[in-house]
Amino acid sequence: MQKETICLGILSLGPRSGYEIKQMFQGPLSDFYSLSFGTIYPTLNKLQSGKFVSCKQHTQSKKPDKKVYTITKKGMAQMQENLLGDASSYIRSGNYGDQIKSEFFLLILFAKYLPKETLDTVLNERVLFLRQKFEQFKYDGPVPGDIKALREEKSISFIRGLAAALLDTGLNYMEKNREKLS
Amino acid sequence: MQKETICLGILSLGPRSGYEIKQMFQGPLSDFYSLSFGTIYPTLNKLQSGKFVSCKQHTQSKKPDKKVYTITKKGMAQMQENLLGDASSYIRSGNYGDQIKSEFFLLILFAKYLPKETLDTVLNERVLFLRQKFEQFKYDGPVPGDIKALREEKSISFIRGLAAALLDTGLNYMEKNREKLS
DNA sequence: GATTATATATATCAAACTGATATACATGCG
DNA sequence: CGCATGTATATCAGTTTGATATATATAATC
Repeated sequence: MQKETICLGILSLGPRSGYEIKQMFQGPLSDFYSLSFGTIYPTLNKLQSGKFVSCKQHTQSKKPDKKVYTITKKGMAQMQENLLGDASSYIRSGNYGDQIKSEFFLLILFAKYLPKETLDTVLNERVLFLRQKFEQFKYDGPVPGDIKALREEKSISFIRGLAAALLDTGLNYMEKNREKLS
Repeated sequence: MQKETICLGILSLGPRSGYEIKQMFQGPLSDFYSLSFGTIYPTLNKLQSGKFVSCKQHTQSKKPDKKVYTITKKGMAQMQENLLGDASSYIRSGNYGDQIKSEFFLLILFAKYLPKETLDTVLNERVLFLRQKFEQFKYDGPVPGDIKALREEKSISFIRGLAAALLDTGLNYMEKNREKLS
C-alpha cells in the first residue's frame, strides 16, 4: 500500500498533525505498521500540494507550531479508489504474509551462543514488555475523547481484540516453554 | 542486528548458498525476519573477503553454478562476539518490540471503505494462508535430512511451537469475530 | 511441438525508507 | 543551573528493498 493511501486513511479517522500520525505508529498501530518522520512529512506536503488534504497552522503557546491536516473530499475519493486497487492486488498477489523483522526472535534463534543469564534477561524483559502491551490492549476504562472515538471504530476494536488474544497466547507459551531453551 | 551477524548465524546451522539462505527467509523464518537478495549476496561476498566464511563453487549439471558458504572459526568467534553485543543493546535499548508491516491489517483498519465482497475475499484468503502455515508448523512427520537437523535445534522447536500456538489463536479469533467487521 | 510459467542460481541498481540529526522552545528534576 | 525529556517540523546520508538481467531446466498449457 502506498504511503499516500496510508496517511489519507489515518486522516480519514480525524484531523491530525504529522507528529500525531507518528505517535499512532508508535502506539496503537505499532504492532501492525509503521512509517518514519522521513516518510510522513514529505508525504503530507505532497498530499497538500495535490489538494488531497488541507492544512491549518496552529500557533500554540508554549509549544512549537503545529500543522493540522484534514482530508478533503478529493482525498477521500482518491483514498477509496486506491484502497480498492490495493485490496485487488493483495488478493491477486497470493502473498498474504506480513513483513516482520524481530530482533527478539533472532536472539532466540541463536540462543545457544548466549550465556544463560543474558538469555534469561532477554526473555524477562520481553515478557514484561508483552505484559504491558497486553494490559494496554485489554484496558477498556475511561480515555481521552479522541482515543475513545478511535476505539468505537469496528475495525479498531476487532484489531485490539486480536492483539490481546495473540499477546495472551504468546505470554502463556513463553512462560510454559522458556526452560526448554536452556 | 547487523546483516553480517544474521548471515553468520544462519551459516552456523550448516553450510548454505545465498539462494538457500533466502529460501529460509521465505520459508521457516518468514514470520520472524527477512533479508532480500540485494542484501544477502553482497553480505556473503564481504564475509568471504574478510575470511569469516569460506566458499566452494559447485558446478551442477542441469542447474546454475552454486556457491556454498561455510562459516570459519574466525566467523564463529566474530558472530558470538557480535551476538553478545546485540543482546546487551537489546536489553539496554528498552525497545523490545518487533518491526512489522502488515498489508492485511491496513486493509482491515480501513475495512469500512471496502465493498463487503472484497473484504470477505481478503479475509478468506488470509484464513486459508494462515491455515496452511499452521499445518506446516504443526507437521512433525518425515522431512529431508537438513530440515530434520534444523528441527532438532532447541531454539527452532521453541519458535515453531510458538508460531503454531499464535496461528491457532489468530485463526480462531478471525473465525469467531470476522462478522463484527461488516 | 511450441509457448509459457515456474524453479534454480547469482548479481546489480534505482527507488524507497529509515534513523539520525538539526532546529527550537518548554517543562521537570536534582 | 544544567541535563534530560517531550513537542513539533524538516532534511538527508546511508541502508534496504524489489525489480530486473542473465542463464538453464523442467513442468504445464495450448
